[in-house]
Amino acid sequence: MQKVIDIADFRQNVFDVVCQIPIGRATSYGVIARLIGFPNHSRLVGQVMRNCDEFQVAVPAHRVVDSQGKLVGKSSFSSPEEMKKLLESEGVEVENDRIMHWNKVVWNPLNELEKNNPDAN
DNA sequence: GGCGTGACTATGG
DNA sequence: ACCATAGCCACGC
Repeated sequence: MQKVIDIADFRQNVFDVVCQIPIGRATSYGVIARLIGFPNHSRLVGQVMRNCDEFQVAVPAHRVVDSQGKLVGKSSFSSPEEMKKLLESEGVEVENDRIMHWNKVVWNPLNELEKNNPDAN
């Protein structure tokens, strides 16, 4: 029995996770992919996000960036500056299309758990 | 089925 | 820090 991806289900899972990203934080495509059980599908997460306005407008898409904190999806917003403006309005510093202090802004529930387990080193 | 493309990521130079 | 590569996978031709 192989694992087959239902794109509609996958898309819903992506939206569910994105909606849980706290204000003032952000996460990456790869983190989302791992959270929903498909660690190798970061590109598919990106594809879902690019078309998200066709399915659900309310998702905070500006809180999803690449693994380095770069605003790779900015061109899909109403204006290229929109993504940066939305982040800065939440207190996230952005410079040269990069989120500053990325290691502190990034929201990764998996790492949050590790912080509570000193053995995780 | 092949091929190019894309809001990806890890790795190496 | 930037660029190239390779792996990854859905989608349209």
